[in-house]
Amino acid sequence: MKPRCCIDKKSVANLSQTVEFLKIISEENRLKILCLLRGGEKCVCDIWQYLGLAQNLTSHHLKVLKDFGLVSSKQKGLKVIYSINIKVIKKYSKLLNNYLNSYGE
Amino acid sequence: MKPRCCIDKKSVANLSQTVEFLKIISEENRLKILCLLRGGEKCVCDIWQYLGLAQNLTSHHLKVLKDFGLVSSKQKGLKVIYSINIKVIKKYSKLLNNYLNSYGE
DNA sequence: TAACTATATCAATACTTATTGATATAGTAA
DNA sequence: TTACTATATCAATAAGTATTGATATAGTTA
Repeated sequence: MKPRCCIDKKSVANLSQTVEFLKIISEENRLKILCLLRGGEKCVCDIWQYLGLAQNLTSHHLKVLKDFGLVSSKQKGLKVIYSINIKVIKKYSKLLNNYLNSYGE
Repeated sequence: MKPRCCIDKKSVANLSQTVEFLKIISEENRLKILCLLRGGEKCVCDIWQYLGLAQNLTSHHLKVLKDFGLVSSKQKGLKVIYSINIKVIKKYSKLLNNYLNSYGE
């Protein structure tokens, strides 16, 4: 009756990690950024201009995404190019799917 | 280069819906409740006692989940029994997977 | 009816976090 | 060097929301 997800240490840890991931991507601008980066790497100015955000706000959200490992950055001249970390996203997607899929059976 | 998800009306609407869903489930107690209800329908007192939450707080989170359609409730004597709406969850899972899957392709 | 149990609601507070404005840093070019 | 561009950081504020305490409501049982 009591599902494992709320009992043993590993399950609790997974739930915590999943919630952290969800908090990161449950912000509209951040999800848009991830969405935008799916089309290929972009510099910060491309991102904020395209999304209509303030430059510093964009930097802030990129930092949140980067700190969590969802994106990476590299300097290229004056610009900083951000790209998406597919593997990391897949990892958390998988964790999340433990909570969203496999109902019933 | 510019992904559809940030341009046309339908994509913007999908993103908004997805973010709303994410905000609902990105709260630890709510995700735990969903997790718990996967094991079968439960009354409120079972839920708050099992999760160690205050009764009113549990009611609050259940209301949030219910208002969004993720769970349903029915009265059974003194108790109110909550159950999970698998179809709704699947619907939003699908929406979400548009953002988390199919990278690179 | 009255007393009791289970749940919901309301107001206030606490907490987190998004946003803004100002400024700093780093790279580039003259 | 100075001037310029792109990005990051910091402090302050604003906005949203989780939590708590008190109370109300609904169903049950005596």
